[in-house]
Amino acid sequence: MLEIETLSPPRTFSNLKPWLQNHYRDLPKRLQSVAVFALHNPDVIALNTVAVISEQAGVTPSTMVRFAKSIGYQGFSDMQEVFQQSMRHVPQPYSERLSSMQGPVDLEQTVLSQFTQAATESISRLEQQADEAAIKQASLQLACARTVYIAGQGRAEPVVAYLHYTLVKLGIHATLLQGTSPTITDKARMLREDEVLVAISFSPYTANTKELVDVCLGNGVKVVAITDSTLSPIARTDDYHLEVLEEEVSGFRGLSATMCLALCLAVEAGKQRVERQEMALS
Amino acid sequence: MLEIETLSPPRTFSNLKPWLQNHYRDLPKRLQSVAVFALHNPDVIALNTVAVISEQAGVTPSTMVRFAKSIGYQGFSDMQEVFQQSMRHVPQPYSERLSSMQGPVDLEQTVLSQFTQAATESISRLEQQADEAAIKQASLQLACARTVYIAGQGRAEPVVAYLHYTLVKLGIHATLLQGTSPTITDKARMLREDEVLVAISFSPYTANTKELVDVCLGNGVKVVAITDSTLSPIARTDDYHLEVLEEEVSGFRGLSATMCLALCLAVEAGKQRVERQEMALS
DNA sequence: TTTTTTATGAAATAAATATTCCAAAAAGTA
DNA sequence: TACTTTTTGGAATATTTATTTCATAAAAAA
Repeated sequence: MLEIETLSPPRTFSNLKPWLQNHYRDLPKRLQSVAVFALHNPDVIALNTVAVISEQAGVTPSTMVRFAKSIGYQGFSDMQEVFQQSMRHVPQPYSERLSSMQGPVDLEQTVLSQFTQAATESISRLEQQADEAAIKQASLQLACARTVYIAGQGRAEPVVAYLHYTLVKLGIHATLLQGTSPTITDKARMLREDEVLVAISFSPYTANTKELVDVCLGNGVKVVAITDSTLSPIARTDDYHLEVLEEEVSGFRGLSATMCLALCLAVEAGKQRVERQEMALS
Repeated sequence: MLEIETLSPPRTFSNLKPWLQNHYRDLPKRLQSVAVFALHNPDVIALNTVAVISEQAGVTPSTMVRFAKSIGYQGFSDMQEVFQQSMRHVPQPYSERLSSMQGPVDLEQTVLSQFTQAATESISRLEQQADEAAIKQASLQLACARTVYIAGQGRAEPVVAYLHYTLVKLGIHATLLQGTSPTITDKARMLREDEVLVAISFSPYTANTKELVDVCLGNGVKVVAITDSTLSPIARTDDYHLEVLEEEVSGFRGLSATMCLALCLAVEAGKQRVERQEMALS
C-alpha cells in the first residue's frame, strides 16, 4: 500500500510547489504525471471536477484522489481548496502570511494592517482595471468646461472636497454644489451647456445626487460620474463615468483608491488644459 | 411568477456585465443585491458553492438559483461556468505580479500608474513606521471624549470631512470646527476639558490651525494632531500626534495614506468605546 | 380596504461529485 | 520461475451540492 504523508500538507500553492519537486522521484508513475500536470495547470485543478481534471491529466479519478492523499490531504477536495485559494482575488489573511513570513505569526492582525492591506488591494485593482481612456475623456470635459460643479454626499463628500481643492489649485474654475434636496436641484438647473457636473456617489446611493444628474443630462450639460459600480443609478451610457471599488474590512470602506483616482482626474485635466492653451496660442 | 429571459444568456463575464447594468432596475430587491455582489465579487462566484456564495451575498440559495434563471441560464451551475471561464487563463495574481514589479520599470508611466505607485508606497510606509501604540492612545482620547471637534483647512479638509463622517457613523459625537480666523478661535475657547480637538494640518502649515491647538492645550483640552511631520507646529510633546507622509509626484501629494490612517483612528476609537461601555456595565 | 400577483425562504428532492473498495495488473524480490 | 508487494482502474457507495416545490410574506392592483 502507498505510504501516506501523515504530517500536515502544504496549505498554499507556493508551498506545495517545492514539496512536489522534492517528492517527485518517490512517487509512482501515474502520480508523477499528475504532479507535472498540477504544476503546469493549477487553474484547471482549481476550477473543475475530478472527472474533468483526471480526464485532462490522462488518469482516472481514483488516481487523482490518491495523489491528494499521498501528499497528506484528506482527499481531493481538500487539495483543491489550496489551488482555489491561490486564485482568489482577495487574499485570505493568514494563508498568505504563512508563506511569506516564517515562524509563528500573530494571528490577530492589527486594525492598521487590515486597513492598509485593503487600501493597497483597492489601489492595485484601480491601476489594473481602471479605464485609462475613460479618465482621459472625463478629464478633457473638465479641462474644456467654463466652470466645473462638484456634487456628492455622505462618504463622497471628502472626495468632493479634495477634487475641488486640487482643481482650484490647478487653475481650473471649480465650485461646490451643496445643499438639500429642493435647493440643490434648483442650482443644478442653472448650469449652462459649456459647464460640467462631476457627480460622486457610492452605495448605498442617495436619490439626491441622481436627481442632479438627470436634470443636467436633460439640459445637455455634460456629466462626469465617479461611483463604485456601473449599477449605480448615476452611471449612464451617455455620460462619462469612472469606477473605483474599495475593498471592505468588517463593514468599513476606505477612500484611498478613490482619492487617488480623484487626483489623477484633476491632474490629467490640468495637463489637458495647458495643452489646449498652447494650441490656442499657435 | 418572475419573468424569465428566454433568449440565450451572456456566455462571457464581459457580456454579462452590461446585461446586468441594463436589467438592474427591473429586478426584484434580492436579485438586485445579488447582481451587485456578482459584479463586485466574480471570483467568489467562480470558486464557491451556492451555499457559501449565497451566505456571503446575504441571500438564500434559492435566490441564487432564481438569479441565474432570471438571466436565462439553466441554473446556477450554468451561470457559474461563465464566471469560471473569466478566470481560467488569468495568470496567478501574486507570483506574476511580484515578478513584474521587480523587473525594469516602464519608461512611459501613465499618470494613473504614477499616482497609484506613490499611493502604494505611502501606505506601505504608513504601515511600517506608524506607531501602533500612538494610534491606540489617540483613539482612546476620542472614545472617552464627550464630543470630538475636528479642524483642518486646505488639503486637510477632505480628511476632516471623512473623519467626521466615520466617527458619526460609529456613534461617536463629532462636530466640525469651521470658520475663519477670529471666529474659529473663539469657538475653540468654548471647549471643555472632557472634550477633544482633532487638528489636521499639512505643510505648508496654516497659522490658523496652530492657534486652535494652542488655545486648547492652554485650557487643558486634549489635542490629537494628524500631520505630515513632527516638525509641524501643531505637533507637541504633550499631545497625541500621528504622522503620515504622502509621497510626492511632480508637486502633487495624494491623500490615500492619510485617509487610511483616519479610518484606522476612527474604527479603533469605535472599538475602544464599545469596550468601555462593556466595562461600565459589569 | 380586499384581491391578486409577485417574491421569498425553508425543506424536500434530484443530480452531481468525491470517495472507497476490490479485483486485476504490474513491479519488485528471492 | 513463483511469490509478495505495490499500483491501478472500474464500479459501488457515501457525500455534497444544486434544484425544485410549496407555504407564506410582501407588493401591487382593484
